[in-house]
Amino acid sequence: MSDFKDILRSHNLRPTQQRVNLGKLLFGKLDRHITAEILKQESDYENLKVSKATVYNVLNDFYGAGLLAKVNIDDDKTWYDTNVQHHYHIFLENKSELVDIDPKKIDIKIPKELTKGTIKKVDLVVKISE
Amino acid sequence: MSDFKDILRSHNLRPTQQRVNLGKLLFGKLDRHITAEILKQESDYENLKVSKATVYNVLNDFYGAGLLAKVNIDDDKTWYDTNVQHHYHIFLENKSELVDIDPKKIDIKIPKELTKGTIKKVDLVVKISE
DNA sequence: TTTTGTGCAAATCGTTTGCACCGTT
DNA sequence: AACGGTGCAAACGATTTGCACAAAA
Repeated sequence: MSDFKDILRSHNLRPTQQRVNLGKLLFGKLDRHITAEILKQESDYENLKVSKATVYNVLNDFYGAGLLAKVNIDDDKTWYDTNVQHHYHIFLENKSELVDIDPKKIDIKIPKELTKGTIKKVDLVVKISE
Repeated sequence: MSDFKDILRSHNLRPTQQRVNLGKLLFGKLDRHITAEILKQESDYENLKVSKATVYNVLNDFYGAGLLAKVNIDDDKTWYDTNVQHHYHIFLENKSELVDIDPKKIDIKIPKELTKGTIKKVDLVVKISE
């Protein structure tokens, strides 16, 4: 995946060491759900030299470039999702873990009269315990 | 609405001045969507003597008692909803304003095989701009 | 009087920022 | 060389906490 550099360039992001390294961690597997804190821990574990500030910067940069999606589940941490396709989420409360739901498996009908304006996003989070 | 004291008592919450006063602000109108900051501002405007800490405490107490619901829309502020019935939300991004959606008007089908465990909550937020 | 709540200021936690330095172009 | 990115530590904003004082039981 060294052509991740090209992906970065095509999004007007300089392919710096940190962005490439974090990109490998993020996009090495499919459909990752991650917080800044977890990404920093993984970086440290891999002995990558990245500061906390850069982790936050890179997550913001990737989000701005459309490489990551944001998910709001709890009040505190911000979650990022490497799956930027339209989809929904199951949040496993015990494990604090996010799981994707294929939107084809869900049927949501919203009457037009409720949505005056442009629908920017439809977030569905099913919270499950046990 | 002085029998709000009884509501508090029935939820094992002492009817203190602050709780009663904040309760009037919160439940004086139906279907309010509010943050701690806004509630504090309203209290100040009404010349109620409530500290910031107490506003947070009372919101937590009311939430714990089931008198308020929480809504996660953005990363920072926590929103509380006086409508604790099951329902969904439209978030008007320009106005930073929440609007309830009657669940009867929305049809969501979630296949059982996706939801192993107990469904604790189904949050649907439609984000609208312009 | 015992228990629980309140107020203030300090602490906490996730995230952002200022600025000197370094890497990419 | 010029620009943008990184790292650190300090700043920030929402929320919480510790503790002395006050109100409810």
